[in-house]
Amino acid sequence: MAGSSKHFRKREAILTYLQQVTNHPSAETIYSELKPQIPDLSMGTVYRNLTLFKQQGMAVSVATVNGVERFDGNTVPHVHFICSDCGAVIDLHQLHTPDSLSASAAACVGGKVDSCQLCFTGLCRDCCENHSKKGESA
Amino acid sequence: MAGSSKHFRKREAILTYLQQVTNHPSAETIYSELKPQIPDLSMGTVYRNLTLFKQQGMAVSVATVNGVERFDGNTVPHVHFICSDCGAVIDLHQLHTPDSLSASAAACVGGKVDSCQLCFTGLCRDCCENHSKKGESA
DNA sequence: ACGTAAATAAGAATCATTCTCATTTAGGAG
DNA sequence: CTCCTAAATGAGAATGATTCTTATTTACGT
Repeated sequence: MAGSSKHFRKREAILTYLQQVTNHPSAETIYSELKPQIPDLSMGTVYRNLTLFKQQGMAVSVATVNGVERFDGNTVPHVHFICSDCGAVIDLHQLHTPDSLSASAAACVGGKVDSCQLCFTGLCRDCCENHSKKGESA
Repeated sequence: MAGSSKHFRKREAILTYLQQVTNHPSAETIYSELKPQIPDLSMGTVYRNLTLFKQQGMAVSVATVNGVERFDGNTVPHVHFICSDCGAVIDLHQLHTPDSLSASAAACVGGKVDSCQLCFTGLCRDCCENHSKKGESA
C-alpha cells in the first residue's frame, strides 16, 4: 500500500522531478538530485527516459548550454532566457511567440511546423549585478 | 600579388565559406567542404576559428541539431526553421522577432539581453512531401 | 511456480569538441 | 640575409556528454 514498489518506477520519479522544478535541469543534474532518494539509479535510465519523454511529448529539450542539453517538463509553450555567464535557463511565462509568426513560418517553409523555441540570451539579474560590482571596484 | 600566401589564411577561408553558404554548416561540414581546396586543413583549426568568430561576433551558433552545433555567418538577426527529419536548418529572412518582445524579456529578467534566437521545428517541404508519399503508398 | 516482456544497472563504446605541444609562418630588428 | 618572436596551425591525445550492449531484475498473467 506504500504506493510505489520498492524497486521500480524510476521513470515516474524522473518525470515528476522534471515537472516540479523550473531550472531546466540537465541529465546529470536530474541524476544527482534523485540519486540520494534512489541509490540504484543509473545515468542510462535518466537518458533513456528523457529520450522517451521527448518522443511522447511529455518533456522538451529547451536548449544546449555549454554543450549540455537542458530539459523542461512544462510543455506549455513559453519563452526562455539563457544567461551566458552562469548558464541559468529562466522561464518567461509572460511572453508568447505571436501565432501570426508560426503561420508565416509554415507558409515560408512550405512544410509543417510542429513547435517553436524563442530564446533570449544575455546576463541574468545576478550576473548583471556582479559584473557591475567588478566594474566599480576595479 | 596573388593575395593569399601559399600556406596561411585558413581563418579567412573558413569565414568566407561560412558567409557564402546558407545551409548553416557544422564544423565537420566546413572541414569536408574546404579540405579538397586546402589539403592540410585540420579539424582543430576549424573549431578554433569558429570559437573565435563567435567571440568576435562574426558568426553565431544557430542551434544544436542531433548533437551537432550549427553555425551561421550571417549575423543579421533572423528566424530559423529546423527540419526534425533531415536536420536541415533554413533561413526565414522574412520573419522577425518583435522588438517589443526583447524589451519585455529584459524587463522580466531584470538583467541584460544580448541576442535572441527564434527557431521553428517541423518538417521541411521535401520531407513533408516524402512523408505524404509513404502514407499514400502504404 | 513459470514464462514473457518491460525496465534497469553497469560499464563499454561512440562521437563531437577541446586541449597539448611541436612545427610552421609572417614580419620586424639588426 | 639571418635571427627572434608571436600568431596560426597540424596531428593526435584527452575530455565529456550521450548512446549502446548485455545480463539482470521486476511485474504480471497463467
